[in-house]
Amino acid sequence: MKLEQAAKQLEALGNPTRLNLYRLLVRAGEAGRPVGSLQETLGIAASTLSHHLHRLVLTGLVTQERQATTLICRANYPAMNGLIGFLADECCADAACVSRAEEAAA
Amino acid sequence: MKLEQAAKQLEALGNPTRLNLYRLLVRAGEAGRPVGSLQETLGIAASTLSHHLHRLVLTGLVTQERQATTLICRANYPAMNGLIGFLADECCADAACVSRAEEAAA
DNA sequence: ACGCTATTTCGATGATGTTGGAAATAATGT
DNA sequence: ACATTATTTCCAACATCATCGAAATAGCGT
Repeated sequence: MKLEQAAKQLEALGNPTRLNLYRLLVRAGEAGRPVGSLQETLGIAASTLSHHLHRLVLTGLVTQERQATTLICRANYPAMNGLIGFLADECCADAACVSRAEEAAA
Repeated sequence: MKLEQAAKQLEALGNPTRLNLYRLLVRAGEAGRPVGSLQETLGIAASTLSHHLHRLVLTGLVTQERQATTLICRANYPAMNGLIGFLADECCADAACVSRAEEAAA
């Protein structure tokens, strides 16, 4: 059931703290960022951050990789592309939604 | 704060019932669909549907227009395009996300 | 004004989410 | 083995959400 998966990812991004967190990871690019660095930037409790990261990982939007004692977090771009694709497909299935294609071509 | 607005819209779509509901409206196109018709299709209580519709309207993803005693609901395509744009911009700001452009061009 | 249909509001209940402190665990270096 | 740093798990408090039935409201036709 693709819709269930999409809903889970949307819900994961539908929290300001997590959306902000995810944005940090997206901007960090392939290098990613360690958990501690994210915590300093966001200024939230470590346990809270861990909780949010876990949710993003569960939905497949974020991946993690250990480097010694630190955990590097990265945005999972294919997952995001899949989600955008789902939204775009739903939107453009029957209706005239040309603006997205125009933006992409520009 | 654009991020707050995006998070609210994502949260609104992040519920399976609402995502399904929104998909129905998207597929209905400009004609839209009356609340009662949506209720029959979804098979949920009228009060529950009203609650979910209200949330979608509040975030700007859905618009409503009265026609006699029935309420016509329509997907707000510009809002969806804005949300997709937000996600795409965040995603492609610093990273190599060429697949979306490729898909759009195909 | 009255009745009819469509939809919303109210109230209540159970489920889930958010947050952070304290304690536990993981992984390294000495 | 031990200390140290990084991160997670556990616990608890509080807030928000999802769902539905019952009652209330909106708008039309007569």
